[in-house]
Amino acid sequence: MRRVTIHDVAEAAGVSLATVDRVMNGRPGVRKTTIEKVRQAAETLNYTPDVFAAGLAKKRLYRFHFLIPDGPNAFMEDLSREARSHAVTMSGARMHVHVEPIDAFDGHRVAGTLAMLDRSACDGVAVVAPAFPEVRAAIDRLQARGVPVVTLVSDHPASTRQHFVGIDNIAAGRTAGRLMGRFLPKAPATIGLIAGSLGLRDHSDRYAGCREVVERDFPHLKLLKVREGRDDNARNADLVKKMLAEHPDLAGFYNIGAGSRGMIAALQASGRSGDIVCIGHELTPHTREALMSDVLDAVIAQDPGHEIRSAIRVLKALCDGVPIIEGQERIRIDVFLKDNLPDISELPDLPG
Amino acid sequence: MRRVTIHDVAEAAGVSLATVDRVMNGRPGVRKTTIEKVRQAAETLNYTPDVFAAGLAKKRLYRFHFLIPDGPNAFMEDLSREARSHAVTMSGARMHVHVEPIDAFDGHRVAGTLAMLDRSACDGVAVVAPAFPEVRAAIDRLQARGVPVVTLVSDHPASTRQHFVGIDNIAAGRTAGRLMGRFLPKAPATIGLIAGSLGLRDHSDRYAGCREVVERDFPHLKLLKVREGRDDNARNADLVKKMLAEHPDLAGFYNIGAGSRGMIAALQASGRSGDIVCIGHELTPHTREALMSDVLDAVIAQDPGHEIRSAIRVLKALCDGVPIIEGQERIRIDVFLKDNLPDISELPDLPG
DNA sequence: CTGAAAGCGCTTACAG
DNA sequence: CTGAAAGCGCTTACAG
Repeated sequence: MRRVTIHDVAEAAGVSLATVDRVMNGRPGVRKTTIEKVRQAAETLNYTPDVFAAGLAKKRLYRFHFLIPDGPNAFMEDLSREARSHAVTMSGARMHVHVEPIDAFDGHRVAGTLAMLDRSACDGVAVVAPAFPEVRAAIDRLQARGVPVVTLVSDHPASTRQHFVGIDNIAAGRTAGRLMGRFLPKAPATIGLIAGSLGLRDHSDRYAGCREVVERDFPHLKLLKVREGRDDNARNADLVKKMLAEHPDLAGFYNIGAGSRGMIAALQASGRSGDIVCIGHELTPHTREALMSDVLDAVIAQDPGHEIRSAIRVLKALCDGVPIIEGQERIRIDVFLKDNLPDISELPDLPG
Repeated sequence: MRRVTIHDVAEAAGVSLATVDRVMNGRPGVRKTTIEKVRQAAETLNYTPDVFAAGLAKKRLYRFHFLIPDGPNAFMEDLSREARSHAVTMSGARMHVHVEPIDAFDGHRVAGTLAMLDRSACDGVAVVAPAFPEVRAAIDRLQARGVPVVTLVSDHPASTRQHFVGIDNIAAGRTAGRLMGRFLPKAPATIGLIAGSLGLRDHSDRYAGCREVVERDFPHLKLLKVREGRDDNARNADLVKKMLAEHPDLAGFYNIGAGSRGMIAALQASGRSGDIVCIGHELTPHTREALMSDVLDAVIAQDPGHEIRSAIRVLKALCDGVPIIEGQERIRIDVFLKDNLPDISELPDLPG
């Protein structure tokens, strides 16, 4: 069972290799009748182009830049570790992944970093996009220059980015809200909310989702005003401590953003964690341990490895102008209880 | 920034292309000192072999057989649809995926189908393995003949299969058990359990997991004896009807296997669905609708598209003797509430 | 609008 | 133990 090659099609259609290539790749300058002949022959022979031969012949390189926040955030560290790890894996497939740390709270510098990129240096960009207007402008400019941009983890839907690699944060918030409502008894109670900043799109989306579900389906629960802790563990610990003191009837906590470690520590110190339903985001060593010890009741998460692989595949597809497999690029809203934690997988190998 | 090629390494090491190839691919017949020279040169130049060139030059074909149950089971239908869809996608990468329907309840015929396969016809097998000893023997025989086998969805851990593509069903059962316990009030109550058959490994694993959690953490809940409905909607509906009649205090149902449609219909007909926490497996049009209408409270699921892609990647890696990316091949235990349902994605395109 | 020929970077016999 | 050369199945200028 030999493979059907472009030679076979050329022969069957009575044309040259170059013409078959033009037709198969939709290149211009072929007569309609010729196109039809080639199409027919390809169909009859059930021809599928060999991706290896094609990849070798067009000596294209793909240079992708990944802009990922640094700083002491376990999830972002995972994300950038995955990116660096896949840079190694992918280089044999002619894809060069460059990871550039950014400061997600400094919109001007992020925009500046984006502004330095253009087609001569870069074939695609994935960016964890903070919600500043100057960031949006920079994304739009890159797109206009012909560099495809995807947003990663935090979206900028008003921009012209081609695709968002991340979870539906409204749905994630709804999920947290329902788990909170169902885990608590059907009785009036007060819920504390912490976010990094409602200026971050993913945080505000989660809040909106949670609120929607609680107000509609669990009206006996009272959501306190969201306190913003900038994803900082110390600040979050402080906030939790204060809220516990102010609200002796506090029955639940939802940490919308990062810095769960601070919330966990404060709860444990209070001695009240057994009476409080507590939900956070992202699977890290700290949230994992808190689930195991029943301090956290559920963790809503997204898989950084999947997100990096997806971003790479999507950027390549955009460069090539080919479609993606939708289902493969949908990032799941993972729900972790203490019962379905994945085995601690080894961190991806990094050289050096 | 030209790519570093095997030529560059050969020149730097002062050897021929063939020798570099031998070293890079660990082929025998090279002097230690030569190996070292080549290693050095490759390292210094930061050489990564081009997968396209390699793929083209070794004109290997991969013929994979997927043995998937047919019959009226929405999940298995999805699984086999995904397999047929990826057969098209992958054929350009020299992988031929052949889908063979099997009868999961007929161990002898499954074993017979496996017995027909050998290296001359097939380079790898993925099988939804029913727990019959003759199936295990057939798997072991295939492996012994040098055909790598992976189990899909339902494992046969005692066999020599190289890998299991599926979820940890004990953990899935634990998750169902905890959701049941937490969604119900902390009061004595009775839970009904339905399985397809406890002879199916995935079903018995889920039962064990659920039982473990309920007995330890929710001892006020009483689990009824598991009723087996053979994953049949009509039988399951009957079972649910009977259990509802026999147990007026029934507060929960866990359908461990397929045929959720029958359970859903019987619950709705009884008019008691509002008072009963109900958990099932797999996301199908029926379970999705039941979640939306609050008949089902949670669905534990696995992603058939991911499982097919994973099986293909793993089989290829086994053929090539290269490692896999662990994180990419871990199949998640998806937890769906009405709040985090994925958009209805179009079914994968199939030709014809 | 179409074709002949070189070349992409590996692997594979074959020869020594 | 090592090397020279052909070939894998496409794409890419270039010529007509």
